[in-house]
Amino acid sequence: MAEMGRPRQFDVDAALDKAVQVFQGKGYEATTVEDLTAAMGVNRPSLYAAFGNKEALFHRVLDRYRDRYAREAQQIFAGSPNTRQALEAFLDWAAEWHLHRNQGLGCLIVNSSPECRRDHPQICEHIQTLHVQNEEMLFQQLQQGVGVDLSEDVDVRGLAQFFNGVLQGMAVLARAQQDPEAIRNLIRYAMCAWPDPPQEQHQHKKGSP
Amino acid sequence: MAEMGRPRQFDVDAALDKAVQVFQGKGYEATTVEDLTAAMGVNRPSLYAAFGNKEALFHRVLDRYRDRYAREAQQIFAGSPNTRQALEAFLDWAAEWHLHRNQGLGCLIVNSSPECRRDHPQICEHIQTLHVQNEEMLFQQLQQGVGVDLSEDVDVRGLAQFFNGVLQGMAVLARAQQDPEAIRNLIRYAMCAWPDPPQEQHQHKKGSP
DNA sequence: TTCATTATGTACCATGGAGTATAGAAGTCA
DNA sequence: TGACTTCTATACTCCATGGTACATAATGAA
Repeated sequence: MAEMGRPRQFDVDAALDKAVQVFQGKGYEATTVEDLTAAMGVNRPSLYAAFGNKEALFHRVLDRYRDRYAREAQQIFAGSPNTRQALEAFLDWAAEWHLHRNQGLGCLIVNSSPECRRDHPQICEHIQTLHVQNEEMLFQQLQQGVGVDLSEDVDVRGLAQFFNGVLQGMAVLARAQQDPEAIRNLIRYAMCAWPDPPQEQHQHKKGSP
Repeated sequence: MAEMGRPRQFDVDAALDKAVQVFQGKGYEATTVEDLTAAMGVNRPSLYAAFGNKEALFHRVLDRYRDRYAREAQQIFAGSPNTRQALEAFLDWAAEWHLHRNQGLGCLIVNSSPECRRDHPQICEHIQTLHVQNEEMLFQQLQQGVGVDLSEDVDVRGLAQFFNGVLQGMAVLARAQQDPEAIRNLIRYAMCAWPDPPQEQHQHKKGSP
């Protein structure tokens, strides 16, 4: 039956992108439906018809943001010659994203974190999940370097947690201070924590003698 | 003339401490005056008489929080044998504070950062100032180690910015994830970035041959 | 004791914001 | 064309929230 009735006069994805920006700039609670309708170019009832309500829209926005982020991260890690360079490229990308493309708005997820513990447990849970996913993504990527440019006895989980924390800090700095130098220095010193590569030059995987 | 009129029936400082907790937990916008009066044990008109309005109260709260923090930091740095140990003790203290004393509420300043760029430019400016002060405090403290356990050619500003970012990240992790291990690993790896001590064992200050 | 002054408590006002009713517009299918 | 379905637009309701009026209580000064 394809599509019956009057067709939608706006693009859902484009509207979602606008909504991402608004929520990123003002946070969940402080964003009014008025703000959203204005930015999205959608009337109030259309917004409610398409997304349910403000909270449901926010969940959509969070997921869309996460998907974008995960896809870009995936590409960066896939396109780097080794794990160390991949991670550094990833941090650089995040910095560039904060400083230029996403001028000073910070990270949606980090910005939303303080809004947890409110009257919206679902949102809180969603955000917590996204945090866990981010650490897990880093962990998986770093794990691939074990035995290659990461020694077998490295605490990969700890390393992932460290760089996850660095990313969160970067997001706060980007929003609060907006000093490019501070962010570059954060990355530069963070990379100093990268552990020494394996001793043996002939690479060996887990279980090999 | 001392104090004329009916005396206040609540302690301003104690009430401020309660207000700190509330704002820390819910953020500026989402905190209602109702929340505040309930937590502070003060009636609405008394609150307005004592502090002006919600925004003025928040400024008081920010300053009180900063003073507490600065005093504790000062003590830790003063009580450590060298700069490296001082910094590590400071990070540990921050972690302990996040994990136990201040159960999962995060840092008031970090939590408030996303709320900038709203209809309250004064608050935004205040928070930005606090961020700058924190970096500056770290810078001053690290500066004292130059020539002692920090080599003269170390980029002290960059190091301060790095550890400042780590602290912000810690605050986000503490609130969002609340995994003690993640925070400990953040500190552990962050300290790996600490630069090598000066080569010469006979300590020399700036300008000495 | 009386007045001036400052705090308290109840009840209120005004505003803004989330969500909706309803009429009309723009399509599909027969 | 006409029945049916879905989107759009204006206007509305309800409620939470920041802030306040006003009457009263408690203190110092005279």
